[in-house]
Order: sequence, then structure tokens, then C-alpha cells
Amino acid sequence: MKKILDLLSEEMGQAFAAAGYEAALGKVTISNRPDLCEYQCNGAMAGAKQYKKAPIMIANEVAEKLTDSKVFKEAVAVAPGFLNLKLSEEYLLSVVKTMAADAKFGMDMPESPKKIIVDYGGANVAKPLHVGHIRSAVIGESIKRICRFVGHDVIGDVHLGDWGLQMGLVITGLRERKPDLVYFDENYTGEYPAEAPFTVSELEEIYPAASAKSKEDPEFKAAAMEATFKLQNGERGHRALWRHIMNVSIADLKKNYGSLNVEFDLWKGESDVHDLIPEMVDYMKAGGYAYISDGALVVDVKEETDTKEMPPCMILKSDGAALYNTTDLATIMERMRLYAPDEMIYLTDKRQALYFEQVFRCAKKTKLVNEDTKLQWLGFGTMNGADGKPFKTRDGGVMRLENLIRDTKEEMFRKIQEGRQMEETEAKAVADIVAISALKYGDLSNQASKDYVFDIDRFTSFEGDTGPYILYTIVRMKSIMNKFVEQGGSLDDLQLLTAENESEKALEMQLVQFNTMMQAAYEEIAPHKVCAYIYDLANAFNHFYHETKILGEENEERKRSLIALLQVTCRVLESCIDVLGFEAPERM
RNA sequence: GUGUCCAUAGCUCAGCUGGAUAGAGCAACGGCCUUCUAAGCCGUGGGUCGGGGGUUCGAAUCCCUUUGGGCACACCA
Repeated sequence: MKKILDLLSEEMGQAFAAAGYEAALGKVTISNRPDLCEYQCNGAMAGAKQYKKAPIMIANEVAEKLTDSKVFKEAVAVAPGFLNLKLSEEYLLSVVKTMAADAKFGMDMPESPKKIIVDYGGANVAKPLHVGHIRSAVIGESIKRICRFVGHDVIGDVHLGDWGLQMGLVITGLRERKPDLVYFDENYTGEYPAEAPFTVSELEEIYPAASAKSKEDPEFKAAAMEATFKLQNGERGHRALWRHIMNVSIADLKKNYGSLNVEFDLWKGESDVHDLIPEMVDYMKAGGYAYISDGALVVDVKEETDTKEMPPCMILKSDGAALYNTTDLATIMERMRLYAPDEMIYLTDKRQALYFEQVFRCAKKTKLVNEDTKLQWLGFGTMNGADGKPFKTRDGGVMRLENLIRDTKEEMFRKIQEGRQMEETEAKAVADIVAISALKYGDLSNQASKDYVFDIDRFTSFEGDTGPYILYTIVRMKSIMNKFVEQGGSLDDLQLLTAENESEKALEMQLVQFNTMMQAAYEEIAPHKVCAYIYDLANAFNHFYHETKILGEENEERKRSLIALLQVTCRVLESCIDVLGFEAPERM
């Protein structure tokens, strides 16, 4: 099924054509004056110049053609040339019925699904996730799900930072603490232990300490660089240790991402393309793309239309070492070989805009990707504290993601206990689910590219534009449906009838916007549009709920119709929160 | 310096491919529970859309300019 606005525009276009005007003028949009109409068309004003006619005359002629419309109950021309439209209840009903009958609510699926890789932008192993990582995880997960919902084939890649100097730092830090480990004995030829010689918490301690020390102690830094070199060149002990670090870190990362409902199809990282780099470098040299500049190997990515400075894309440092660009480009090469994606979407914080422009240009220029491979980058803003500066703990440190989640869950548990009588075990479980919705909705409801203020009180509030409010609305619906079933009703084969009052119609009008919204969210990579939509939908439902007695309705047929409406609304809401990456409890 | 993003109600944010009276939430104030979850609903007050110019029948939205702020500008990631 087409999107509602397209269907309406088509009907309107026919009226324009019938009146002797260009059909394209019949573009219908949602009314911005709900007191006057439901939808509007401004084509008469747009076409006035072209046809040298007063807009109101055109509008009148078009309105004339719509008097028998089955779609519009009302189409009136208003000065200076607006066409104010109201939908016929029967037509609206037919659209809602189509939605209700389909798992995807009547969205058209693409004829040939695209293969899309979502790159979550590389958390580093051996470092605990901090609050900064929440955005890439949460936004990336939602984008992945939106793309899947609209019918594409999506692969999510965590893309770990697992190969750089930080690994050398950790190994060197560990060596300082435990110099006697067999991994450091170069003469050792036996099997290395299966068990890691450290725990996650040790690991998390080692990195910051080593990182700090390397800044003050040149000798330590040199040792770290040597360790990095040994690792990358395949020294046995270092490789074995690296595998331990990876295993321990990844287990911990999985736990943390898991608690946010974030999953990856691929746990690849920079290390995976290490062996591809020489090949890629040769290819770039042989193709005449790369040349030496100031000792480094670079590819020019300037374009004639550039109004800004565009530094070349560096492939190898002057000491011959690989850098971030190198692994990213090699990863693109690997992905083209393994998955041949139509599109890659990268998520990083927005400071990397220029960097990704360089890399994408380089990939295109060197034909690492096809001409029509779409490379997209979504830069997200910073999560700030109440003071408008990057979010910190009370003592000014970097807040760990784990602690942020824990605090939010605790706060939610407190609120639930305060407002509801619920057994503690259930309250805990509910608090966990609701807390995740609070966190994710709080993040996703803002435009990704903007900074936003993290306010735990606001996000965990059950009032206003929050995750908990959305869940509360869903829970209400479920509760009514459960009661309906308890009273002997069946949720199968419910028949929708024509809307009988304004709030019911308003709810249906909101429902039929679903396709337009989801398509826009996909095309613009904009999860916040899903949030805005479900907030409006939840409001429309709550309004309807207060005006309509559902279970108390005496006419059985009508009652079943109300339940049917509630059911489809609930399904739409649940599909939307699923796309956002959270879920609703049964009760709260 | 070059480029880029941002500035909308007291606070947090929508709206930006031009349309009518710029919308929400929070906070403030006032109503609505013998009746499906009141964690809800209804209502009131609150704005020179940073400033100035321009394009247009019409500008928060497009263009120019200016102020204030963020960020980035090859051997970090």
C-alpha cells in the first residue's frame, strides 16, 4: 500500500488535472491548522503564477471536482488559495483495515532489498564503555532495526578498536605488574594457558594507568610501541596475550551492550584487516592513486568544487605504520569482498566529519567501492550533563556506561515502589525494562546530530515525552485487552467499524501516518521521528481512552470494533518501540 | 585563517524540501477518579524564532550580512 499522503496527493492530482492544471500541484500535506481541516493542499497558490490566475479561482475549480470524492468528505477553497480537506470516515477506515491486516502495516517492501552494513564505530577493547558509547550503540541499534523494518538486509558490525597502540600499552602495563608471566618469556615454546592471567576489572585498571604513564615516561612509551610492534608482527606470546585481552573484553562488552538490548552480527575489528593492508597499499600505489608526501603515503581527495581546505587522505605514516585511515579503508575493501554491500552507514561522534569525508572520497576515487555504493556517515552529538558540558560523575570523572545504567535502574525502581504496590521481584524486573526505555528514548528522541542534556529525573519521569510514558500507554492497552479476553471476548477476527467521534477519528488519522513516518525515518536515518510519532500516537490514544468507554460499551459489535482499534494501535506502538530497541512490560 | 554545526517560551526540545494564529514536555496555576491503570485527561498564563538586510503574494524555514557559541583542519582515533 502506498503512503497515505501519496494516496491523497494522487486523488488531489486527479482533481487538478480534471480542472486543467498540472497534477503535480496536488501535493497534500498534513494540516497545520487542525482547527480548520485535517489535510491541506497549497497547490493552487503554487500554480497561480504559472497559470496567471488568482489562486482562489484555481482552488475553487479544483474543489468543484472533488464534490463527489470518496476520499475527501470535504474540500473547500479558502482565501488566498488554500484547499482545506477532511477525510471521509469510510476511506479512513479502509486504510486502517489494510494496516491492521498486515504485519508491516501495509508498508511496501522494496523489490530488491539492499544490503546495508551498519558500523557502530569502534569501541576500544580493554577500556570500559563509558557514557560516550551509549549514543553509537543506541542510535546504531535503532538504525539497524529501522532499515530492517523497511525491508533491507542489514549487518551490524561493532567494529572494535583492537589493534592500535592501546593494545601495546595494556600489554606493557601488564608486564610491569606481572613480569613473570610466560607470555613474556621469549624462549618459551610450550602451550600457553587457556585461562587469562587477569580479570576484566584488572584490565580496566591497567589501561588508564598505562596510558597516563606513557605520557610521562618516554621509556614506558617506547616499550609500549615495541609491544605493539611485536603484537602486529605475530610474536607468539604477545599474540596469545592479545587473544586473552580480546576474550575477556568481548565477554564484558557483550554483557554491557546486552543490557542495552544492543546486538551485533559481526564482532570484527581493526585486527581483522591487518593482513590485507600490504595488498591494499600496493593496489593504491599501482593504481597511481597514492604518492609520497612529506614522507607519508597519501591519496589526494581534493575536488575542484571544494571551497574548503581538503587535506589528502593518509594511508601510511612516514614511519611506514598503519593508522586509522588504513584500517578503515582496508575494512571497506574486505567488506566489499565478503558482503558486497550496497550501502555502509558509519556512526561516530560528529567531530569526525572531515575524516570520514576524506575516507569516503578516497574509497570512491581508488575504486575500493563501486560507483553506486552508498557511503553514509552519521555524526552524533555529545551527551552533556545539566551544566551543558560533557557528562561526568559527581567527582568529575568519566561515567562508566555500566554505572549509568545501574543508576537509572535504581532510580526507576525507587519511582515504581513509590507509586505502585508491587512485589519487589516484579518491581525490579519492571524497573529494569522501564529504565532501558527511559535511557534509550531520552537519547533517541533528540536529533542524533545534536548535543543533548542527560537528565535522569526527566528521562525516568512517567510524564511527558518520555519512554516510561509510552510504555505506560502500552500497558494500559494490554490491560484492557486482557480484561476483554477474561470477560470471554476473542481478539481474533475483530471487525473495525467507522469512527463515531472525533477522538476516535483522530486516533485513526494518527495511525495512518505510520508509513510516511517510517519511510522518512529510514531515508533520513532519523530515529527521533519514530519517537515523535509514538508520542503523538500515545497522546491520541490517551485522549480517545478518556472519552470512550471501551469495555463498558453495550453494543457488542461496537465494542469489538473499539478493541480492534486498540489492538492495531498497540501493535503499531510495540513495533515502533521494537524499532527503537526497547520493549514494554506486561504491567507497571 | 579556512570550513562546518548551532542559536526557537524560565528550562529541555520539535518544527526547517517556504504557507494560515510558531508547537510539545517540564516548571507555575486551575479543574476531572463510586466507572477499562489519575504514572492519565482537560484548561490558563508564558515568544521581537540571536540582530539586520534581501528574495517572495507569503520566511523560524531560502540567500547575504552580523553577533555569540561548539567543533574540525595530514603522521591520534
